[in-house]
Amino acid sequence: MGPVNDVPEPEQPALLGLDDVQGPASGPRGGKARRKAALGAHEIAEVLPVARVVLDLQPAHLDREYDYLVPASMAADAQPGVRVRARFGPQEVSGYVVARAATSEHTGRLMPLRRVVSGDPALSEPVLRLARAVADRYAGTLADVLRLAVPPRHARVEKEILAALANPPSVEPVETTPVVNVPSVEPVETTPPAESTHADPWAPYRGGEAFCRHLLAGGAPRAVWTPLPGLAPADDGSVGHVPHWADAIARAVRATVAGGRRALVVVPDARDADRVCEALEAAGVGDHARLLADDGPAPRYRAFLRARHGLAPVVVGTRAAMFAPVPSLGLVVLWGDGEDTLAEPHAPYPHAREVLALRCELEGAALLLASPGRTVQAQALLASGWAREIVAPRDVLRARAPRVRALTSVELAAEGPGAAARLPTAAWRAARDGLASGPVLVQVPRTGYLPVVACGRCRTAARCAHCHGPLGLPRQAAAPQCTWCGRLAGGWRCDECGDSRLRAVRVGSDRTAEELGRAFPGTTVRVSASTAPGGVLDRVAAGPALVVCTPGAEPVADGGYAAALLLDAAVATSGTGLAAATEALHRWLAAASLVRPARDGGQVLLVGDAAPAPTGALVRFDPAALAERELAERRELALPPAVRVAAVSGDREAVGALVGRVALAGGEALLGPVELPPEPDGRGATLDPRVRAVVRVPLAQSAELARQLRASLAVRSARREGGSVRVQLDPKEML
DNA sequence: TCACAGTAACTC
DNA sequence: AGTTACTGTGAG
Repeated sequence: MGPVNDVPEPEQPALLGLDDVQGPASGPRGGKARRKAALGAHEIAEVLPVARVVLDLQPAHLDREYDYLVPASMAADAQPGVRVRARFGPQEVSGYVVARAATSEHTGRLMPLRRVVSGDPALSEPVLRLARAVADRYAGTLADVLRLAVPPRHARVEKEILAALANPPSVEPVETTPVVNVPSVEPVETTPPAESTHADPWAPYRGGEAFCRHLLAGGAPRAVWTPLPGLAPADDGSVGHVPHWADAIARAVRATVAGGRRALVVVPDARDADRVCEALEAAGVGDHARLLADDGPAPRYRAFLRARHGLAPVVVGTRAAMFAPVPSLGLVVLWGDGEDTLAEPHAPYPHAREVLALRCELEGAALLLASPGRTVQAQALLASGWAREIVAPRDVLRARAPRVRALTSVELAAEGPGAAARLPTAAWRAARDGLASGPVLVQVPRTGYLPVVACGRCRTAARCAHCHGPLGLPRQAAAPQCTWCGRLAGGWRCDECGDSRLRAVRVGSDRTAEELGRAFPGTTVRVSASTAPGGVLDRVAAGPALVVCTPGAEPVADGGYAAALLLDAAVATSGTGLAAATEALHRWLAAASLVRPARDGGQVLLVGDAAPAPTGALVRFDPAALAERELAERRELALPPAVRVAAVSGDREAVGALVGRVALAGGEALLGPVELPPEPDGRGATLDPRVRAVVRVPLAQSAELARQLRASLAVRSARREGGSVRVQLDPKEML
């Protein structure tokens, strides 16, 4: 197409629509209709009259860019990144301008944009690129990802931020106009370290200081870091209440900021965000933006815009913050990558770890993947050489970790009949001793029915002999069946101990607080859980108290806990997913990390018959070893992350049609479809029987698998095939 | 072989 | 919700 200049030529396809756009002569109707009708050829922008727009459309086959004409009145505002409204068929839909162009490839008529919602560009170019990469990776649509990435606009907040930008509250003028690209490097202020009241938290780690030096120098190192347990020293040198990990993250952020770049910290929940923010303040890092979805629309959009305009050197937030627009991003931190809140529950179900890994590659930023436990996915990043490991030497760990003991049935056997009780004598004694000097943490698994099958002897989760998927008990305890390929488990034998007995694991743990109250009359019992009357507690005082919590809801105890009891260990290691072992270890280590070092009397007791591998890893405080072992096993058995899997679920017919168009889903690559256990629809009723097919391909074919799945979804929406299907790459429950 | 109407696909 | 591309049918 030739350029479109001042003289519109009729044969320019891009301009053919103009006379039609004029519409009928305006009658005596209101101003809106009149303006619309008056829009003619002369009122189209003179330069770059075409806006390339990404529209917020649901159907997969409509997932592409569309060209619109830019009315002269919008010529200045319709810049890349701004929200617009445009006519698409019968309706007006919203979208983002992604580019301006002189001409269009489109051969038909172009419609004019209806409205620029705001001249302030909400969608930055790097975020758009990231969203595209995420859509590609997860076989999703760009519109779906953008819905996750950009929070709903809040006009009042926008006005407030733009005003602040126009007249900076105090110091030097920042940006006067909302430009598309915020200056790449801005003088960033760090209050000089409120000079090291305590030592560099990175000093004990191999490679820790080097990592921070790289950050300062503008490098992009990538690390998987296993933090030491414990709390950072307070200003007076005593044990404080800020976890060591948060303190160390703050220091890494400070190095990044001192080097003239910005940082993004993503955490699993609001309490962890608070802990990081507090540590940032203590470390003297300037202002930060707290970007949490559950803070509500206004604070959320305020944090988003402050990030977007480079008003905060650090953004701290939960899952959705993984897409936060942070100009000149130097460091991305992900804390607790094994937590399930980091898996996005909305299509296309991206996981924060994958998104942030993609992101730091695209933006040349450093990555710090930190967690008390270690996921196999993190281990895979190490194994491939993509990231380096940051750990402390064993002797440093030993000096800081509590004493850990596992009370297995072998040890409990000595106790006789009482051993079946949930609180054996050894655990009771440990709690009693701990209460003499401080609070005692009691972690209980969430209540729930777990239709899972484990080895009857060693409690290792049972796997399918054919595809290595986890076994489950469908319906009324028929024969155990593979939840992936549907084969019945006949002649099963445990990989771990060779036993052939299977056992269903279904345990609840409701009455713990009550039981403990009876066991320790006169002691304060506090409960921290989302279902508890007081909700989740952030912090408890140093005095004696029993603190009962569910995993992930552990409050920090001032000065550290004297002891921790980890109850119902068998339940913790018998989840359905492949990650049951590493997840259990993660939860235990998260609790154990809040306990005082052994030399100060801190001890941890694991109670109940857990699978041996995670139990051993807890006793040795060694999540790396477990992850390594699990990764080796996954490679051997062709399980993710050594392979790529996609789950296609929905009604049988729709799943069949969708999978049928995916060339890679043939032969051995296709498992199932298998009927899924009926899922309550929220009102108690059950939906139509749903099935799930699993496609498993080598990692080298991941991109192609995603492409084919997306193409099949596009065909499905174009043909308006009935029913419903959901496509999930690396679904949470299969990792 | 072409015109035209009813229909399916597309939507800038 | 219009517009366009398309297919099938019937007249020439």
